[in-house]
Amino acid sequence: MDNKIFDMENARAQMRKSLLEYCILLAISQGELYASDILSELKADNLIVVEGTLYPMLSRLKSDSLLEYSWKESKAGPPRKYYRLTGEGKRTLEQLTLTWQELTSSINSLIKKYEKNN
Amino acid sequence: MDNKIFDMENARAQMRKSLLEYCILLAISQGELYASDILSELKADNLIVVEGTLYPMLSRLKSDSLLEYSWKESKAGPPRKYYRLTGEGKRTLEQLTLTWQELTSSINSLIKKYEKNN
DNA sequence: ACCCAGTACCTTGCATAAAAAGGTAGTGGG
DNA sequence: CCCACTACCTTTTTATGCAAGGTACTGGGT
Repeated sequence: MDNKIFDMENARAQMRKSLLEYCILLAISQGELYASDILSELKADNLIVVEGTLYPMLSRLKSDSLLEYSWKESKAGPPRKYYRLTGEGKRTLEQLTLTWQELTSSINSLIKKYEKNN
Repeated sequence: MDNKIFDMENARAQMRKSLLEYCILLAISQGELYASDILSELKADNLIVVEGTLYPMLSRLKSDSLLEYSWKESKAGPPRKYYRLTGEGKRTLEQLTLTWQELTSSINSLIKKYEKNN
């Protein structure tokens, strides 16, 4: 079957490849956000993402049950999908935060070795 | 012409996508290493890379003039290519280290916001 | 003298992922 | 009632990481 929900075993490899998913979960963890909010939030932190990357990723995270959304009306324009973390999303985010900390400590240890030889 | 050597302007986007190149430069910064050395070095720090990824990357870094190599004989087996950083490689590595620090601080600032709401 | 295991280098082809570009539709103002 | 704006989503292109496959040099055993 191999019908994995999120494959935490590979999370480290995943993360090394791409931090985007993690950052998006982090951004949404702040409350209910819709796509444009997420883009500005990440941009404010100098992490550039574009629409064509974000929408497919939100759909994937939704179908993995890490996110859920509700429609809300907007003052000007069409209604918006406001995303929030599910319980599983929160647990996953905490796991990913651990993985992130391990990754940074690995790289920082390499950096230290470099500084010695210089 | 657009004959960029390394496109430092995009280094942040590059890094977000893939930290591998940075880690490889970091590993080589410790001295002269050949491919297997690099693999074990990264593995020791829990950063898994495989041959099929490493060799093309070494070639690219070489043709970007960030690395150079010299052949050395081995006690048992064929000769090895020992890589080291060029001057430009060292400068690039320092730039990338700055970028890495900015990236971690961006993400850590997101993490803090998350912890507040929890 | 010759084969074979071990090591080292490198390339090809595939799967996945990000980005660019293009497409549909609701809303409100003029 | 059209048009600009916003929002959502999909399709196509491009890049990347990896598995697998391929060549070649070496030294030891027979």
